[in-house]
This record gives sequence, C-alpha cells and structure tokens, in this order.
Amino acid sequence: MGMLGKMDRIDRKLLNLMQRDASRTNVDLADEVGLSPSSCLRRTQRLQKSGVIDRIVAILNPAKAGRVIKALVAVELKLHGEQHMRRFLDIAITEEAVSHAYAVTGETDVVLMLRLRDMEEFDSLCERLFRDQTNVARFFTMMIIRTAKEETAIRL
Amino acid sequence: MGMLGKMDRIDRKLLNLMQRDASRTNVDLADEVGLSPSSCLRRTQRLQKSGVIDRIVAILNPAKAGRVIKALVAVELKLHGEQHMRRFLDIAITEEAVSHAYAVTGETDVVLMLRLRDMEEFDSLCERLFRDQTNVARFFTMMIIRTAKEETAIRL
DNA sequence: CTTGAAAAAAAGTGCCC
DNA sequence: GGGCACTTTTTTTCAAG
Repeated sequence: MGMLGKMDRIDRKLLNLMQRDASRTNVDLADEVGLSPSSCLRRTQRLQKSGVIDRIVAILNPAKAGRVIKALVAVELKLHGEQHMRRFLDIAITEEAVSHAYAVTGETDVVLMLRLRDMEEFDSLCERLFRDQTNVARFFTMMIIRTAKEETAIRL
Repeated sequence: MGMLGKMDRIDRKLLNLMQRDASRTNVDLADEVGLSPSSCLRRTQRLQKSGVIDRIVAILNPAKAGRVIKALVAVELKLHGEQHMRRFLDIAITEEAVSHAYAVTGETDVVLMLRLRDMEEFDSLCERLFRDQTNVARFFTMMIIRTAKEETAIRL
C-alpha cells in the first residue's frame, strides 16, 4: 500500500505543494521544485496513475455553500453484528448531510460527521436514522462550536 | 455568508462538477454545463473570487501516503474556560497527525481526528497532548475500523 | 532520469453583439 | 449570456544525453 518508499524528495515536495494549491500550472510547479516542465509533468502524472493522488477537487467554503452547522454524532447500535453495522452505514451514507461515516471502536459503534443547512435538517435526519424502529440504541450529538483545524492535506 | 441566493442552477452544477474533479479544463466544463467557454470562465472566476470555492487541492490516498491508521479522540478538559480551550486547541493543531480539531458540545469538550503512521505515533502524541501535566481530564479513543464515507464535496 | 525545443492545445484578454 | 480574434501560457511530443 504505502508508496512512500518509491518517492523521493521532489515527489514529496510536489505532493505538498499540490495539496495546498492544485490550480498551479505545471511550469510554475516545475520552477518551484527545480525541474524542467516535462520531467515535472511526468512526475505528477505518475503520482496520479499510482493513486497516491486520489483526485483534484475544489473545496468549498461550507458556510458560503449553505451548510452552516456542523455536528458529530456517536451512535450506539442495538445489534452489533457485521450485517447490522453494514446496513446502518449503507443507509447513513446516502444522506447528503452525512459527510463522514466511520465504524469505530469504543463505547459507540459509529461516528458520523454532519454538515447541516439548519436544525430542521438535523431533526429530519435524526428521524430517518435514529428513530425507534432503527437499529440505534442511543446516540450522542456533539455540535461543533469551533473548527480549529480541518485539513485535507497530509504532510510528507 | 450564504451565497446560495446569488447562485443559479448552472453555478451549482459547476460547483458540483468541480468538487468531483477540478482538473477538468474550462472548455470541458463549459461543454458539460451548456455554456460557452467565455461565460463559463467568468462563472468559475467569480465563484473563486466570491470565496464559495475556497481552494483547489490534490487529495491524497492516506494509506498510500503512509497514514494507515485513523482515529477519533474525544477529549474532556480539566479547566473549561475559553482561554484554556484555546490553549489546548492551539497545541493540538500543531500536530501533523491531527487532521481535524473541533470544540464541541456534549460530554466532552474537544474532538480530534487523527491520521497515524503507526501506533507508536499515537503513543507519542498521547504523551504530548494528554499526559497528566496537560489540561486533559479524560480522553476517549475511537479507532476507525471502517471508513464508509469521507466526502469533501458539498452537494448543491 | 533528465533536458530543450518545437508543435499542439488550451487558457486568458478585450471587445463587440 | 455568446462570439470572435488575439496573445499568452501550458501541455505534449520527441530526439537526445
């Protein structure tokens, strides 16, 4: 899995730069890492093909995109079997407000991260995912008061 | 804050596309949304300037980038004042393994998301952030067993 | 693995409708 | 918003070290 062994200093530098700003041109990147545009391009293409770079995306400002409220919800299931876990996650991930969904160890079984337009959306989501007829025993809502860090980049 | 009111169907379509793949060219995007390249370019530039698009970045595959283990840690502080909260967060966000850091409501005060190379890194991080001399009363570690969803995009 | 130069493609600009 | 002509920049390609 880990491709770090096959990467040299320049690859890591390129990845760090592209994780910060992938809108920069190849020539620009090449200049910064001290490579010719052609070799630089070959590097970035290789990094894409190898899957180290998963994708190039636009990151929106959630607030300006209308998702003002963020929350984490820790969920304890009633039935803990693999199939029940999967069923719950399958349903949860179809929800647009659910940005992250994890099966976890500890007191609870699942943690969801939510990006909500308003509390009404939270209410209706709870109704769909956590109501009595579902496989949810209890859930603990943590409204996010402050975002101190939210990093897509992985330092190399 | 919310800029949705000023956005029409085409803006939203553009944002959805760019959140999936921002490496596409302007001509390509223009074609898909049914606009001329020039108007499409005006749109995307406006969306960048307005801040709806925060940034264009490369997303790495965490496993292939050497961060195989993910965990969530819910932290309960000893002292809950604003200044103590800030101090803790300020220290936490300097850690490379901490990808997300939130102040939250509920039983605990802070939730961190970690991307770890190995358990040794977790050990040393705990030592720095959670040891006795710090402002941490208790912490609950949730190792992430399965990632069912991890979405950077916001559906519009 | 690298370079440099040439060719092709795309993007950015300005202006007009 | 679309269209166009124009300039600039980027990307690709290729021969070569």
